[in-house]
Amino acid sequence: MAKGEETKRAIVDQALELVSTVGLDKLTIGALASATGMSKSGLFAHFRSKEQLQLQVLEEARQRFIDIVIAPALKKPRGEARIRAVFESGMKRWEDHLPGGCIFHAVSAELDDQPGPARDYLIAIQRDYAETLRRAAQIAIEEGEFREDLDLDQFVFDFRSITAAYHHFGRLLGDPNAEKRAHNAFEALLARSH
Amino acid sequence: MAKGEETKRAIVDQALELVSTVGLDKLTIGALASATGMSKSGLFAHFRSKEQLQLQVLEEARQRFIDIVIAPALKKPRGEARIRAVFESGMKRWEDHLPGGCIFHAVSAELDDQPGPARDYLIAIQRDYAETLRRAAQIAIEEGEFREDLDLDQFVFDFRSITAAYHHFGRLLGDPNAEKRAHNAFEALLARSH
DNA sequence: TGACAGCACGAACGGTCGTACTATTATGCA
DNA sequence: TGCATAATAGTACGACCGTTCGTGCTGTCA
Repeated sequence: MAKGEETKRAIVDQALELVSTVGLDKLTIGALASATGMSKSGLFAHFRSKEQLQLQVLEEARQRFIDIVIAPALKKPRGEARIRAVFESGMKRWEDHLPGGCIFHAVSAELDDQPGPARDYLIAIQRDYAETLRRAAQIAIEEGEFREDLDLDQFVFDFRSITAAYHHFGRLLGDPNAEKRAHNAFEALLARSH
Repeated sequence: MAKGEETKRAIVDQALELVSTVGLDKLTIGALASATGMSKSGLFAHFRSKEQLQLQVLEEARQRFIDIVIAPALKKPRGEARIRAVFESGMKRWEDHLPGGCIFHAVSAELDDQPGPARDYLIAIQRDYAETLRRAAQIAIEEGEFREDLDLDQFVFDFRSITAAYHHFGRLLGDPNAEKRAHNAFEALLARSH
C-alpha cells in the first residue's frame, strides 16, 4: 500500500518535470517510463488511462502552486502587500520551481481545443486563481489601498496579462528583458489602481 | 497557375485552418490528406518533409497577417490612428479570419521547446511584428501624440500582453468578456502613453 | 504517334502511441 | 515463515505517425 503510493508520487513528480520542459503532448507513457526507469506496463498500472495520468499531474501542479505561491501570500498583510507577494512568488519561486516555466501556461495552449476532463480541470484551476486574485483586490479596496471605483475584473485581466506575456515572450522569444518588462508593467498596474 | 501550385495552395489553406482549430500537433499528414480528399503520398509529394509543410503554413500565415492587419493599417494616418488600426484589425479581422483564433499564439506554445526551422521562423515573425509596433509608436511620439519619454519597448510589451491575454483567456476559459477587457486595457494603454 | 514530365495513387516500411492481457516478483500481515 | 495480494515486468494488439517506392494516369511537345 505504501510502496505503490510512493512510486506513484515519484512518477507524477517526473511527469510534471517532463511536461514543463517538453510540453504536454510529449508526456507519453513510454517516455515517462524510461524517465523513471520503469516498464511501460508497470507504470501504466498506476493510472488506468492516460487521461487519469494527466489529471493527476494537473492536480499535483495545482497543489504545488497553492503551496508555493498562494499560501505564503496569505501570510502577508491583507491588501496590496498580499497581491504583490502573489506576483513576486509567481514570477520567481514558481517559475524557478519548474525548469520549463509555468506549467499551466505550457499546458493550456495544447488543451484549449481538446475537450475532456483535463481541460475542464485546468479551466477550474484558472477560475479559482482568478477568483483568488479578485478577492485580494477587493480586500485592497476595503483597506483603502486601491481606489473604490476600481474595476475588479479588469484588474484581474490586467494582472494575468502580465504573467501570460512574460511566459509567452520570455520563453518563446527568449527575450532577456521580459522579466524587467513584466515588473514594470506590474508596478504601473498597481500605480493606476491607487 | 500550374496544377501543382494550385493544389499546393489548397493544401496549405486547409492546413492553416486545421492548425488554428486543432493545434499544430494535430496537423498530421494523414489528417490533412483526408481533409483535402487526397492520398497521404500524393499530398506529401508537394512538400518533401513535414518540416517543410510547417514552414509553408507559417509563411502563408505571415503573408495573410500582413495583408489583413499590417497593410491596411499602413494606409491610415501616421501615429496613434495607425496603432489603433493594428489593434482593431488584429482583434477583429484577424481573429475572424481563422476559425480557431490567432494561429501564432496557438502555435508558439507548442513550438517553444522544440528547436528547429519552424521555431526559428516563428520567432523571426514575432520579432518583425514587435519591430513594426515599435516603429509605429516612435512615429506617434514624433507626431506629438505620445509623450517623448515613452519607453518604446515597454509599450510594445504592454501592447502585446493585451492580445496574448485576450487569446489565452478568451479561448481557453471561453470568457465572453475577454474582448471587452482587452479593449479597455488598450484604451488605458493609449491614455497613459499620451 | 511516341517520348516525356508532372501529378497523384496504393502499399508498405519501421516506429511509437495507448492499452489489454498474462506472468512474475516483492511486500506485508497471520 | 507462509501466503494473499499488491506491484511490476513481459508481450502483444491495433492505430497512426512520417516517409519511401513503384506505378499508373494525363497533358505537352516533337
